[in-house]
Amino acid sequence: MTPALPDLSIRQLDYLVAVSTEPSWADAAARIGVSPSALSQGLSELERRIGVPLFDREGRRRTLRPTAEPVLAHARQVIALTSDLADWAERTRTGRAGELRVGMIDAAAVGHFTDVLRQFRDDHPELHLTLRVAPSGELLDEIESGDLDLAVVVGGHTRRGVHTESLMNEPLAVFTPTRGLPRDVTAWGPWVLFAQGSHTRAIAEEALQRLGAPTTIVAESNQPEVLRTMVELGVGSTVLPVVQAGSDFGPGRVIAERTLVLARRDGAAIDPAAEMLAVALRN
Amino acid sequence: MTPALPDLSIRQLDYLVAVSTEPSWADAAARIGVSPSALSQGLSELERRIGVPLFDREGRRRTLRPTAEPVLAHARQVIALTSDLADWAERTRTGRAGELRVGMIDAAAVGHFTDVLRQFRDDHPELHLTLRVAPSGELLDEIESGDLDLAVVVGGHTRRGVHTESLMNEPLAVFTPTRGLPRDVTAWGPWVLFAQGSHTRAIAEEALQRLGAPTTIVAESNQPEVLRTMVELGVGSTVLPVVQAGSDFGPGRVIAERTLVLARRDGAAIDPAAEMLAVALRN
DNA sequence: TCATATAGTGAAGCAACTCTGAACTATTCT
DNA sequence: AGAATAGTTCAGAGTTGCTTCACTATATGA
Repeated sequence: MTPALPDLSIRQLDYLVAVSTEPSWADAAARIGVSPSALSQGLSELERRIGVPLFDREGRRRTLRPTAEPVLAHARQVIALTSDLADWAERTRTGRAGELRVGMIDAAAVGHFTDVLRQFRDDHPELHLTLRVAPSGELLDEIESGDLDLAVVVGGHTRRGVHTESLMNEPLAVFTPTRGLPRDVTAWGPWVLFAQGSHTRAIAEEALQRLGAPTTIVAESNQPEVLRTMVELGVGSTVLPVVQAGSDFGPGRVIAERTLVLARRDGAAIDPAAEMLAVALRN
Repeated sequence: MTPALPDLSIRQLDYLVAVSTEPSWADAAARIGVSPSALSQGLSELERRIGVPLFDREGRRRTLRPTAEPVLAHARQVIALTSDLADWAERTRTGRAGELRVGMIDAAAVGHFTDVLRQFRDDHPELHLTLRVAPSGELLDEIESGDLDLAVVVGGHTRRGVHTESLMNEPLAVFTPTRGLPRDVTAWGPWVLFAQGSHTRAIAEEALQRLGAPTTIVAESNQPEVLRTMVELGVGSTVLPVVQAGSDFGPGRVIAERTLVLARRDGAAIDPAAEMLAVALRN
């Protein structure tokens, strides 16, 4: 196996590069911001760990021996690499680099948060942002499995290991073909609703039942556009978030509301970029 | 200026690579030969120093987040470089690599230590050995200035900052043209000797004076071969180390001896290769 | 469902490391 | 020669990093 590497620290390599650059060790120590004593001892330690003599002594002064050139080259290279890493870390920390995988339900992506997303993209051009639009359930699965860093979904789901935080309440309204909604609730429907399993569908059904309306379902889809089209074709009425109704229908009759929540993996590391987007989403 | 690099240690980077390779952290800890706790704490510290989240927590388990890929790549690279450095150090330490600059006076190089040098070359084929043959004075200058790591010269010189150690005593004898040496010492000469300034020349002159022989010099050279030729031509007698007399003359009459010493820069780092050659020279 | 094994974390204690400040020595400058 | 400069060593304090042990969470198996 690996033959036990010497445990060199960046700091020691930095000392070495400094003395090779600066005219005197005192200058080198000053540049690094450490006492001459520390520099001296640190270099002795480095020499000891590498196990090969690095310096010649001219009286009290130690000077890098030419033989030690490979060590100096190594030090320079590692310092350079570390410097790159530090840059990367800095950019990541400030959200100017890295990757951010975001999921949103349709209404959030193309309705409420379109501007937030556009703005965020503009503010962080170097950030590789992926947006996935899907129903809440799928998004939550992906949050749970770590495939998404952040999602905006419909509240009310409970998922082990997923942390949620309310963002906003959103009214759900009944939209009908042009003729308008009957006064008599029992004459409402039939319905074109979100597909079975959708939380919004459940909220809608529950509200309708509470109002005493019949809940005959004649068609389902998870795509609001499909629902709208069906309403236009006179297939039935629907219950939609008002932002998704479009302007072709009247204002609609609000019968319930759903909550949009921000979902993140519980105990996931606080990704700086994710945090910044979260702040933006909260307004 | 440099924006203060994080002081990462090789050890921490090694931890990171280990957990990325081994199936569990416990295995990784075992491979490195450290307790699971140490691994856990070490990685926390690494994460803290880089200042960017590297792990996701699934319950109690921490798993490398994909975002941390650049850090892992960095770790791998630095480990590889350090591994190379360790190899180099090992080879240098055992004298299997590096450079060794040796100086010897003529008699040492082509007389006493020819076999030692050949053997040393054979034993250390990867070592870049330079041999410089010159009079003691020049060699000592180069030792002093650091241009030579090691030299075999005539003893008796004192040079600031040069450390010497006796290797052997070598007889100096008088060699004359074929007819032989007169019984009467005052009839000796005239002389063909090493050039003025040479220590061996001084020893020879002093010995001749002590014996009461005349010291008329008719020719000088630092090349023993030149001296021999002049003796053959009947120009005069000479005083030479017996190894350099050649077999054309009789056994010669020993009148003094000189010491061959090993010279090194005082306080120079103990170059492993130099030390090995020194050992060989001492027999 | 409860017991048990496994993986990882956290706290206390200890050894090793690394810094600072002060005293000291060699070298250089005047 | 004396002062200034450069670098070292030493002692002491603070920090780091490791081990051991206790603990928690997860998975396994009856």
